[in-house]
Amino acid sequence: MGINMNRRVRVRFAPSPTGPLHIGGVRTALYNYLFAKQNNGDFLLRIEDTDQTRFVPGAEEYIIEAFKWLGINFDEGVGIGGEYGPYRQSDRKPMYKQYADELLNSGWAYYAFDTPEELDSIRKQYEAEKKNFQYDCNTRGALRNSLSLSKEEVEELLHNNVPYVVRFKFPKDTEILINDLIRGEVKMNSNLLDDKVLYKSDGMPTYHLANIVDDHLMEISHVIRGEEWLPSCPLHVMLYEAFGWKDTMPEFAHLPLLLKPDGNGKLSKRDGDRLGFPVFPLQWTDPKTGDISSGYRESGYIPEAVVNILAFLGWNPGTEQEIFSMQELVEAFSIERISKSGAKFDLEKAKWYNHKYLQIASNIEIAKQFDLILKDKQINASLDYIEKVVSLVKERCSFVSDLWEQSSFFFEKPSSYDEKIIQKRWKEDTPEVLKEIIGLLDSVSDFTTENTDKIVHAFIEERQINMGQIMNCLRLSLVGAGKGPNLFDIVSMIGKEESIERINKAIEAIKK
RNA sequence: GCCCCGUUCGUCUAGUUGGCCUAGGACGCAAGAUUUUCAUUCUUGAAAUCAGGGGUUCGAAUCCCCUACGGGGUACCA
Repeated sequence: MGINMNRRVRVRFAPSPTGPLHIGGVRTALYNYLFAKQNNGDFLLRIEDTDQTRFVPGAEEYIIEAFKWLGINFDEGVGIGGEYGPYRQSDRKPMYKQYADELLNSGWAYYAFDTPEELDSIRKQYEAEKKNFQYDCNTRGALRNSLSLSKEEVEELLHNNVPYVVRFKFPKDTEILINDLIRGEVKMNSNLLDDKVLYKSDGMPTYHLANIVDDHLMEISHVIRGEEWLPSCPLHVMLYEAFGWKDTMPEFAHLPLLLKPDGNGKLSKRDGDRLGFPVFPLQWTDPKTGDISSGYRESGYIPEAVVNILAFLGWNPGTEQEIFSMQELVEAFSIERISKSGAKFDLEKAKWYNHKYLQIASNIEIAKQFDLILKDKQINASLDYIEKVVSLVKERCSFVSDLWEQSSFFFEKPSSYDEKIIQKRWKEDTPEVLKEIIGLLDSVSDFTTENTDKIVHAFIEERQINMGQIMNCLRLSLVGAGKGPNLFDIVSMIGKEESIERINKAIEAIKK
């Protein structure tokens, strides 16, 4: 289709460091990464910090750490370096002016001296008349700019250092055609577009100018970004034309948005906290307010699962395979298979994915994470022991954070006994039978799962006791509830002394 | 308001050149099986008149038009 295979594929992820990275941004980065790797191309990280008023300390470091955790690696950019640097737009500040000047000289742009306050009041006036103000070919003649003012006036203003911005001069009656790799042809008429500011009065370019200049200089071949950029894409296309860079203009692909799970609209920070899933890859503490937003990493998600979940929110391979490693995604990914409509985040499916990944994850790695949780609870156990516990209970967990709920009895005695199980299983003669089992266990020297299992089963069969009943009571004594892995795994793990103690304690505590 | 994008089971989606779609899969849900428990796993099931209405066609979820609804944009923010 539109993809020019003769050109080296170079794509970028270009966040602005205004806070933690939104999960939608992570997906955009992931798609860029997959596309680059599939085509043996380069994936770069560029920091778009042209708005100095919105700078948030720590955001850049956060972004780099998040991608590191996810296994989405950059070939070039901030924190890595490369031939096309610097990769932070604030560090590129000196180079933008000449491009603004070039457009000024060629007539594609003009000086505008209207102050923000003036424009504000004009907007309000229009609003009062239920009209919409736009700085465009119809209004620019009546505003204060180098198109409406005389040459002398303009020169004087500039000479007196009156603040100005540089605006793009959209030509009249021009159809602008975008060939979007996801949406196909999108047409827009220049008369409806406004003369966007390219260069601000503080000497910084706006996103529009900076991204075109940088993409060109960095030889970006494909721009894969969110749908919110589609409306300003005609401007970008026109800028390539104005600079005479049309023949190397990147191809565009505008991704559908990530929507909130209930209702409609863009997924926002608040939705996550409200609905119980993270909106950010890593936990984030707002430096100003101290507010904490949860992250996937801290919530016990496995990075490979997050990648898989995100990959499938807006893309699918067209096969019935659901589980994809990063390498498989690189091979299977294609821009043509990205859907056009927004996708809602589904917490249940995310859980299912994480469960799947937890099962294939290495037990020792999970154990290390679980150890942190245990330490938090003042519980010290050997990593070996924790690893064994993980192997026994992880199939009933979706997250590392579920582990405690499913395995606390491996580390401490039950503090209560499930009332329902008592009602259903605890009979009058139960204490008596349990006492016999205590004696039995006490006499066992080989306290392995297999041996204790064999001996207790033999006893129950010999005495013709109701298996379900006594086993459940035994479990209740050891676990405190009707859950958990094989009973004799528990018995052998906690050991003879502890097992006997727990059974005795249960006999005393449970009276019917 | 204006401009742009979108609309298949509750959710993610398959359905690319119109016929094999009595619309497939996954999550979730329900039932059953396995299990001494919980969970896992397995089997089965319910679940979309393809937003609605007009065309085009022998034939449309697939092409065209209109309407509705949803979303995005409309800053000296990205």
